[in-house]
Amino acid sequence: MHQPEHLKNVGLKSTVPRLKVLSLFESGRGRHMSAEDVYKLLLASGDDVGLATVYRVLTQFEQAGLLVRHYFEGGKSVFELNQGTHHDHIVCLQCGHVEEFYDAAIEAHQEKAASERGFQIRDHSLYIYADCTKESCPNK
Amino acid sequence: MHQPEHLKNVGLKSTVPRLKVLSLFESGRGRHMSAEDVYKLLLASGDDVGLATVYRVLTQFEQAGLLVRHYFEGGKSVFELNQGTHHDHIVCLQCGHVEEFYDAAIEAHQEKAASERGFQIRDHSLYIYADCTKESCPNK
DNA sequence: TTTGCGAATGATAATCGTTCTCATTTGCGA
DNA sequence: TCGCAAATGAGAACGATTATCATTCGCAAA
Repeated sequence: MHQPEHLKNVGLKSTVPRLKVLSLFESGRGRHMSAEDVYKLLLASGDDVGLATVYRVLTQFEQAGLLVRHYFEGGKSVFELNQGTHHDHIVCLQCGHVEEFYDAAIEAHQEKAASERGFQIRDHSLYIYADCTKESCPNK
Repeated sequence: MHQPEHLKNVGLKSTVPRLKVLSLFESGRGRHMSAEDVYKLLLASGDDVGLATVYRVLTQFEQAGLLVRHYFEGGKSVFELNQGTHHDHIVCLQCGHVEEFYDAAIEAHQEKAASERGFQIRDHSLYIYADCTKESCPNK
């Protein structure tokens, strides 16, 4: 569990809004959340935090490495707790189920492809769109 | 070269704005263009097309399969002619320069990662965000 | 070829997610 | 406890995109 000291460790003052956002992500009430999601959940909990602050805190947490930001198709960002392991996503086109995966070979080839072309990788995103085989999936 | 009949073939009336947008993409004056890019280039050519129409036409062309839409970081959509061949993209975060690449090893590993998890790949997108080394790039 | 109508267009208002501004409040070290 | 820089919240501003609506156009039937 994160404590105020964790914020200090990443160079951020321990403030009420920051602690509330962090504990929301740790509560497991949502793994992938947009700024709007976070804002509404905090309001619903009776926690009075401004929307602008939510945006600021999410960005700070991303820069501090506490959260990872994903760029949705359509333009809005979603965040998830950074649990240290980079991973990509497979999204089921039928039921929206998201599965995370990591493939070292893919990571290595990406690095190679970029450097061969004179690029210095800053970030990357890989989304595989597929049909899953979940029992609950409507395509079954 | 596309002709009015091509628009008919995909179920779209042949209109002046549509022909202008299509020929701009075919002119090679820009491979990856945002709606704003298209709008400005048409105005610069003396072609009087409304911005709203540019957005509509780009979306229609995407649905018709004439163009492919990419959602790059930074929140704006970029379009390119659909030439039938899959490829991934490296995007420079500084100057927006886009380079295309294809890596068979990455493709193969994606296929493997998905099938191992019981998914049937339908589509996928890989974007690498980086700093490029172009002379013209502002980060130099 | 002219005509008529539904589709397409363009100007502009509206929307959405996000960032900025700025007056007020807060965390925290002295 | 005090003081001040940093953080906050309300709302304005912003950039990309979509919706609205009166006008114009493409095209097929007469």
